[in-house]
Amino acid sequence: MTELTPRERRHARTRQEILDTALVILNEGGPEGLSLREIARRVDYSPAGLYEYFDSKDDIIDALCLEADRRLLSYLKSVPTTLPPDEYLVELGLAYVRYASNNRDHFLLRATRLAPEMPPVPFAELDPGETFGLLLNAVQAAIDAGIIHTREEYGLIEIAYSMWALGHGLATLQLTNLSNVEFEYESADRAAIQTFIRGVGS
Amino acid sequence: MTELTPRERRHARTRQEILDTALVILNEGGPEGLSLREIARRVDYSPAGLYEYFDSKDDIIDALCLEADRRLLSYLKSVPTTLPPDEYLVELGLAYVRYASNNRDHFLLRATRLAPEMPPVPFAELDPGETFGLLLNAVQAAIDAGIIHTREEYGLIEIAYSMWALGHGLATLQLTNLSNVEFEYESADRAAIQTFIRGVGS
DNA sequence: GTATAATCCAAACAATGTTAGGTAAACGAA
DNA sequence: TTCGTTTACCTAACATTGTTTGGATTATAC
Repeated sequence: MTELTPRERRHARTRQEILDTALVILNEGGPEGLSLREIARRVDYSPAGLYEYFDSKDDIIDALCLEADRRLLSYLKSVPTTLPPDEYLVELGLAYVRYASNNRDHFLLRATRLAPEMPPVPFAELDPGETFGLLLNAVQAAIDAGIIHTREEYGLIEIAYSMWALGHGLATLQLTNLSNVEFEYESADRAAIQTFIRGVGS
Repeated sequence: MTELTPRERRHARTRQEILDTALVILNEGGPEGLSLREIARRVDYSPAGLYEYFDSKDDIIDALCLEADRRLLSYLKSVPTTLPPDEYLVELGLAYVRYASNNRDHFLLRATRLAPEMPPVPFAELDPGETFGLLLNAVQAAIDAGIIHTREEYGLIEIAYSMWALGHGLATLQLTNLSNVEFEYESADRAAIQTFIRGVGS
């Protein structure tokens, strides 16, 4: 299938090494410390040499954001699908927050990144992607189980969007505005999501 | 009371002019375009001259964030307090999102700013500030009216925190991940907040 | 074996935030 | 008014940034 020449394999490996190094720097010193030249220093390249593997610093950050999406997805996939639909939804939200909390700068890098400029696409026609697709399926399962009721003007997509926003808001608030505030976040987050599900169930 | 010498008054006026200019640049070209030198150019100062009014670029951004908080508060204060407590809460959330939507870059600048490093403070001992205080009062009013019920481990603060997160998540998602996605945001946002209130009311 | 393409670097460029050092004006007190 | 001090402001420089240019070296393909 995908025939890779040795050269292409080396290229891919170096690319990954650059990315790994960038992530290490990000986790060590936050986004301020993440400079092209620091990455180059650590991987023993000249700054210009990196341009063989990435078009720009922004290109590197884009790749870091893709990696963030993958890792978030792995968190979401780690919640057992054997749970009842409502509990599953709650644990999904908590996993979202847990990922954010365990990967502060990586998550914020992704969360504050603007989507690339494109012609607008209707939500319904959008490829949900694995992550949002997971959420859509979870909500659909809860609907099928009779735990969640849709209304006119508030269907599957709207509910999933709401829950995404809730989890996203909980995660980002903790990491930004409330970063110095002591609070029982996990129990409050759990109660918040449960409350929303209760609301959409009646 | 606050005796201001003419000099101090001039100083304050220039400071404000710098800030206004910075905000114009931010609204025109986003955060990328917001450079000290561009600000200086527009207010006819040398770059170094600005340091008479601000300690650093970060200091300017901090001031912009304070201004963002003030403007957000004015949006929140513009929703009529004569509304029934549940509707008032819904409109509060929608006003939050509306502010974010009408002031994209200014809002995101504030939203992505990390709180300054400090020793952690318990949520309960925190000065709520005007904005969060407004929300606290609104939730308390709904509790008093019997529209919202507290539970053990899920009281006033936890509920307000949840609603803040929901509104914040709705706002930030629209401006970042979903910026190219067509969607009936306002009706979905309204339904989302209503749903949460329904959940916390039973 | 030779032409072509992939790697990689030194050096320079433009732009950034910030500091040093100095000038001139405005101010406060005698 | 006069004199010392603070304020206001600038030029010039510095250290870093991301990026481009042009060329050298190495690996690959024919």
